[in-house]
Amino acid sequence: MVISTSRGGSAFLLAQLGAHAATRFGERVAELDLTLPQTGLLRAVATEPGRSQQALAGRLGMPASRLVALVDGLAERGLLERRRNPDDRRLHALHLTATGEEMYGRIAEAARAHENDLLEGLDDAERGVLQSLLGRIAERQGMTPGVHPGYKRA
Amino acid sequence: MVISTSRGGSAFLLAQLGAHAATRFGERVAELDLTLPQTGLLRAVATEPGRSQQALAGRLGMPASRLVALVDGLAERGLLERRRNPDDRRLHALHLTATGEEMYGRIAEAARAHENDLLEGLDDAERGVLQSLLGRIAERQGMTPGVHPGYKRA
DNA sequence: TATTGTTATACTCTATAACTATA
DNA sequence: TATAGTTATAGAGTATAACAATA
Repeated sequence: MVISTSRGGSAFLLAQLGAHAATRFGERVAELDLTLPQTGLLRAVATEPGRSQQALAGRLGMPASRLVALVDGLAERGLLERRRNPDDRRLHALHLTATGEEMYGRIAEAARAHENDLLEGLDDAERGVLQSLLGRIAERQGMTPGVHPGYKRA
Repeated sequence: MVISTSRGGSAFLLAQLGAHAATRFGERVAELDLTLPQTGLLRAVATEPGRSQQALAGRLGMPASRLVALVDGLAERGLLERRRNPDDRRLHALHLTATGEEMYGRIAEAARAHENDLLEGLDDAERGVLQSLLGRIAERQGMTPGVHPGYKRA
């Protein structure tokens, strides 16, 4: 069987396009003064508010020590806040502030623009097919929904 | 329009799966004692033998100083060699050695296994559709065929 | 004694820029 | 003077492990 060829197989195309997509999205959130890891954390807190830092770190696949620095930066800018649990004062539940919610809205807007830019050239039917195929692969590969594996290192 | 949802849009899925694919492939070539940037360089030299280091660095999107270190490591292991151009002794043309060719064969084998693993669950027709859609996006986005943008940093 | 969060330290990777040799 | 290649240096980002507070 001959695989298309000069552009490489689908696995390579996936890696290539994935890195490209991440870079371009990184450029967009940079305009909001955010890095990709910060954006991933904001998304995680928006999706599951009130989790502890340990829980978040586990979910995002990064050491807790790294999460502290991320939270510090975003808390200083008033985008999220630590709330001590009175029942167990060791725990710091994370929540978005009002400013953080607003910022999250801008991130979502950037994501929509990014998506549209990337899929330019595909019609609605083709976009649906692509979404379905990628979703099936992601499920099969055991990817955690909404969590970018590269936030571990990028 | 409602986009699938919990797993995010196609752009996010692409970034997520791309990072996953790169990591998994990195694990495979690690068994050959190679890093991903080394693998990318071997592929580039195999595809276009005899190019200068400057030309290769430009094509791979990395500074020449970084390429030197990569070439050093692979040359010490006898996988590729610098050949001085007698007409212009500043130029070092890069070629795979016989051992390098052999290693490149093993890399290709790893890539096939990787591809098959990743696309497990899709039938041949679906793989063809995916390949076609990804190829069109890659072209539209101006991606250099065969060059992973992340070799700039990963 | 165990767990949450924090801080300190060390390591890897990378780009920038200075340097050498050839032209 | 300009270009190919090399080496040196410094910076960013990260994980590991020690530490402090709370249970």
